[in-house]
Amino acid sequence: MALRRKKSGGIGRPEGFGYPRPVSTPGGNGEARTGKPPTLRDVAREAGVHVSTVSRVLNDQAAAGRITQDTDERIREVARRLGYRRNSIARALRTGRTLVVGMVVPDVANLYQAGITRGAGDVLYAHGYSLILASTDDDPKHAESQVSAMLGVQADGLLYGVAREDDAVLAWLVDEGIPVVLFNRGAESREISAVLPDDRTGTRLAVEHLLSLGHRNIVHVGGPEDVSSTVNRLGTFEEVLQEAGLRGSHGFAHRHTEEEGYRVTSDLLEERPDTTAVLAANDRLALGAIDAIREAGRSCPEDVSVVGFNDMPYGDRFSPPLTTVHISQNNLGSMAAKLLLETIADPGRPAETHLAAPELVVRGSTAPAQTDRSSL
Amino acid sequence: MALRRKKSGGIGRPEGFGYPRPVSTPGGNGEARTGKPPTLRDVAREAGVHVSTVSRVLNDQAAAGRITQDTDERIREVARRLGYRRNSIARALRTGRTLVVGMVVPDVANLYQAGITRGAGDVLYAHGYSLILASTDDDPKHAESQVSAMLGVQADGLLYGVAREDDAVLAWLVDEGIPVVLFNRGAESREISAVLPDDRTGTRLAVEHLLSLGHRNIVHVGGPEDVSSTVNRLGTFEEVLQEAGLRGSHGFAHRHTEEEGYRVTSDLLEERPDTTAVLAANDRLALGAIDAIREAGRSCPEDVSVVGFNDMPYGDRFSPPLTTVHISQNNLGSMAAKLLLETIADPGRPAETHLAAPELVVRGSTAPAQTDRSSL
DNA sequence: CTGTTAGCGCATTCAC
DNA sequence: GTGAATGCGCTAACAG
Repeated sequence: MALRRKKSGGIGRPEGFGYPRPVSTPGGNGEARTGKPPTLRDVAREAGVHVSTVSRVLNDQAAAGRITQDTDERIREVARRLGYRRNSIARALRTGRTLVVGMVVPDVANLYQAGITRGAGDVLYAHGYSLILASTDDDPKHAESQVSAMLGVQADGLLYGVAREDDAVLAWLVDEGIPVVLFNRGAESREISAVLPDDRTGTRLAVEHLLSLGHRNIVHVGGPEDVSSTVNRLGTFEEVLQEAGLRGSHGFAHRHTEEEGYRVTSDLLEERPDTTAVLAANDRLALGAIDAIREAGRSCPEDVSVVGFNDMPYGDRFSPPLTTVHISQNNLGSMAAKLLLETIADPGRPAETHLAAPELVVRGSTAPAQTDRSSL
Repeated sequence: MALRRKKSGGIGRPEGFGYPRPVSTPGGNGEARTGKPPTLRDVAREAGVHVSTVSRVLNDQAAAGRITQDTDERIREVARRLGYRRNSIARALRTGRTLVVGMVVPDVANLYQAGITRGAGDVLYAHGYSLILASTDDDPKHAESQVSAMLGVQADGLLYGVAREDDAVLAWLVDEGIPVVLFNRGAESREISAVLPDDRTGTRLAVEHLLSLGHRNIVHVGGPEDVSSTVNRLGTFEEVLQEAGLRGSHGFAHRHTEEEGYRVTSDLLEERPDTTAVLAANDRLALGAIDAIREAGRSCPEDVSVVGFNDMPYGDRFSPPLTTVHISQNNLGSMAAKLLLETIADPGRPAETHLAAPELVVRGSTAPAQTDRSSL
């Protein structure tokens, strides 16, 4: 480990601490309020009223003119003085609602995802919800256990960002009847609300940009085959090319990583040496594509142009700056959160799909096609 | 909004949905198992035993030879068949432990933080804990409400990544007696466990690197003044320079953003036009510094070198690739999580501080100092 | 307007 | 080895 211990205090048990022992109240640190957090009962006793009255006051039901001004104030004062904080566990058990929402992403550490998380988190927080986050490494196995854990904590709903075409976990969730909103990736086959990038429009923008630069030999680096955006982006890629009387090759990455982008692009470049442009299904794949181009002894954008998708943070600082299709991550996340909140409030509402509008951002990784090399 | 509605299904209430109405069981979708998740009692009835027996079995207390092999198997079978899942809310209410940990970061969407979050999340998850995440925008006001929310859900412990020198929220947490582990930023004044980057060693590495390149006029772009790493990094910066018989200027950014890095660097460059190198307290500030250098009509690294800190993801792809001090985010996060778990298990244990070892990563943003311009 | 009552689902002490 | 009883802290009828 690249970690050094400063003030050591016992190495701590070697591994996996079993069941932690009961949280004993430190020492006889007695005195005033330390010992145990105050409960409704404590407040009630102190204020000389019944527990339920306190509950009502603290839940602002006093607004309905149901509580004496005086009682109300006294209770609030006592609560404040005692440092009362509602135990949401108890409340959740009673009401059946936890005000917790789970969010499942492929990787928390992924930049693009992080923006979505932020957008969703802000909205949820503003509505009094907490956000439980889990990474699955885009592995369905992990997804299942993570989701299971979220159901375990009785999350009121889930934001699911790892949908696949035949997603067993998703099927299960729907089956359980728990509110779910998909983001980023859809599941055409199911009636579930989703907030997705407008893959078709975005891809069209990108391909047309390449065409307008004179590119005729374009290849596409797709993502995993059973992900909705992969299908949509590839479909549109071929469609637009066809409209222009062209045909392009493509390959699929197993994961949305630079390594995979590199691998697929390398193969594609070998197979079609006349390639002058590559459209990647996402920015990380695009980065890998640029690596592959260089590795092949060519340069980007002089020899071959590259377009990404998503507009991940710092894309403008890369070398070359990445031409890509921008999707507002923050918006996507907050929309998904709002939709989920609405679904939780009204489980019966019909599924809705929102598409986040794409925007082409032209930067340095694309340039006019070179005069055909082979004809020289 | 850059969002379009596809299948619209009612715009949904304009804003803030008050208290969602009770989750009514959809329709008479009755039939078998849909309606309500099975409880211990359901399993007990179905298996013809008492609730407590089921509880014991499902908590593996059978291991102690306290349950008949037969009963054990039967119960497990029934539980599986009914799709029983433990209600952790109820369990938490009973045991006083939620198996939930809160994590407070300045910004979820920050790359460096994201890696830490990932490391922590993995460890926590492996130990059966869930992670609640909150962004504070590095604003103490937000921190308070976020932390309050976390205490509300009765988190068993907190990973606190926004500590300031006089941190009221932190003081409050300690007061409450809730297990806390700081990460990234420490609070010297308190006896709290922490996992921090080794600021001193890291800064020394960076400054010595610049000195070895022949730089003599070095400035430092520090972070917010009341953050431990700012203090440590600045202190070491001055110390190392002094050892070399030099003195450097510095400025403080209000936040760790590119904009602030730009602002501070611009000021510094104006004040000390002979500057040939800048040491930034973190990578984002470094990025801003590079912007400022260009804006001033100079170039990096030719005219002035820049060193960052943290080694954020993709730093190697920037233009120029960033020379920086690497800190393993993943390790830092997982160490913090482990420490917290240990603290939760044994609240009495003495505070420990772990320092994550830094490593200088030399890339393209630093170069040998030019011959002194003024002497030409 | 406020007090009483009754659990939410589970873990745990005590009997047998 | 298993059942019975109790209560975690809270909200939600229902009385008064």
